[in-house]
Amino acid sequence: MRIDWLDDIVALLDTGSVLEAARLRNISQSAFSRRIQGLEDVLRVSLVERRTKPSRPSATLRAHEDKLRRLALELRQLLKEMHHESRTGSKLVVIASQHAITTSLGPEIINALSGLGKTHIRLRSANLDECQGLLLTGQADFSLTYRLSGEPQLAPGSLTEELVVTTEKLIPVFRSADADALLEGMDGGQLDIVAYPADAFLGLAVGQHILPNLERLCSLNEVAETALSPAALQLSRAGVGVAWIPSALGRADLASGDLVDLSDALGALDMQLIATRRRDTANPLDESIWANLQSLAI
Amino acid sequence: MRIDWLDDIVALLDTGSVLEAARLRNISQSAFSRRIQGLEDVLRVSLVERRTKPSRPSATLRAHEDKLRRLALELRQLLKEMHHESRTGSKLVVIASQHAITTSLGPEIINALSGLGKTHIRLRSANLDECQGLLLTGQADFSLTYRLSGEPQLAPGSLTEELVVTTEKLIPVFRSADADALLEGMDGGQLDIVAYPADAFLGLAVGQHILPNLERLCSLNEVAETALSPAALQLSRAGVGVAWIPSALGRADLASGDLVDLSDALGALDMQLIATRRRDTANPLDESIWANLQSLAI
DNA sequence: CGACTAATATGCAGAAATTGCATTTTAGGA
DNA sequence: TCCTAAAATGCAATTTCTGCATATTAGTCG
Repeated sequence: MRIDWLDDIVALLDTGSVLEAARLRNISQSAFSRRIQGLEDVLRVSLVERRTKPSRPSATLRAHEDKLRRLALELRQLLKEMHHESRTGSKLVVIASQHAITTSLGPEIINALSGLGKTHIRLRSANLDECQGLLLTGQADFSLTYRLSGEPQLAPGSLTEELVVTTEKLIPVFRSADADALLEGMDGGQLDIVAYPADAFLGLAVGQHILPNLERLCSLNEVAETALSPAALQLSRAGVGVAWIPSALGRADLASGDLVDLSDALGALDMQLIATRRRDTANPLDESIWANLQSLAI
Repeated sequence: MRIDWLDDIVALLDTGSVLEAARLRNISQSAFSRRIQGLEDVLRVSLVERRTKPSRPSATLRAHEDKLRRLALELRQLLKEMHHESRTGSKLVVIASQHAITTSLGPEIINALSGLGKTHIRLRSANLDECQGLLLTGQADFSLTYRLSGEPQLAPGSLTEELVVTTEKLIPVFRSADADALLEGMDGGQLDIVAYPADAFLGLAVGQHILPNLERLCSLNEVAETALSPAALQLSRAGVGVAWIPSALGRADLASGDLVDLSDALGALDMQLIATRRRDTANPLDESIWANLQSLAI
């Protein structure tokens, strides 16, 4: 059963020559040559340009190189997943999770979902657009993303379906010991802050809705910048500056008294934790996970 | 060369029985039975549940049904495209275009891009999230979408790359003959408007940034609602109410004098026409089209 | 231009696979 | 328990695939 013909084509693309590709595929040059001819015959597509001597992939092949590679990859992944599932009987559920969530509410959600039949949950951390990509390309079954409450939003559209799992706050925190000094010093002059890059989700949120208000009161000093909210947390614990972090992420340090919540003085934001899935998935396990997420919802 | 094993699996899923699937695939029951066994052997995945008598697709297969179907479909489409391209020598370029754009600037852009080597441009009209989906799944090579100028935006991220092709206005228009009466009547009391659904892109734009201001001046009367901007155009031409439409869409009627632009009285919005492509496409034709879009940019 | 080299194609025979037919085995129902 | 319909299997014919040896062909270097 010749099932991996896509790999033959990918080998051709990788090496750019029939001989090299044959070596890569562990087959004799003659056999590989005929495989390609056979493929060209069946697909009725010219695959190699034979007018030159290390013969090159045809223009058609090059033009569709990325799609072919992507399909080959997806196929390999899918088969691997099915194989594993068929062998162990436990289904892999992939949840694409926005970086900030992975470290804040991610663990809780995994806990809440585990123990749902024979499943193995894998959290895949990515940024917002990658989460969307993973979901739409079927590489993830669900995605978890933050959204600012009250932010107008397009309807999820025909492809996907959404669910507000919970609401959370993005709160300013600082090491308890120096918090008073910080707030006092702020009146007249400066406030040290830990910033997020403007193109990351948290950076956009803070930069748009928090900092403009503060800038009217004092001058802001970006002592540090990081895209990682756990890093921001550590920096604020170390007294470097105020960091805005998801409340779930700071819970432990707030409870222990290492950090204080400065929402009243500096302003917080309401966020929603949104779960998304594709509309066209109609299998029982996904349904039960979705139902479970729904029941988590407040 | 057995290239269509995915179709065997899909047939199995479609019919739910080996015998039926064999009929569908035009092959004897015994041969098909062995094909499936061979597949199970090679993939090391159980495909059919044999404990029952019309034997059913296995749980594993059902769990991945949607992915398998999607891959089979994409593969078929890709091969069809490659075949066509290999035969005619002309490459198909698919541009996913937000509905509102398809009818406004779409034609111009197609014109501008045609005649770029041996290409055939296909505009695929969809709503915003579908455009994203088409782009990310490789079903479209580019997407064209509107964005409000000044609207803060996340960076396009690692998967995609953006380009502002041009800027446009979303302008309120009404049939010229009755425009004065409309504006006069508005002062004290009501304004008839053609609305877009709140979950469509134009509906969100108008509803968020235009209508709130107007509502302070007079009461708004949603005489009609449509998601299609050309329909809104026709309704406003017919004197039903004011419609906000992309300026390119109204150009002809504004030039002929059938419609007037009421931006001064009612407010307009600046929009950007954004072209997006995947980052990982590295073929010459796509590059030349991208360069062409860039040169269109203002 | 001609010899030389490296890449690809092809003739051939053996090996492996696929297929349909006939038959057997098996699950579900009366 | 018998019967029926679905799936599996033995078998022989056929097709496809493979490696080896060899022929072609494009590119290169004198």
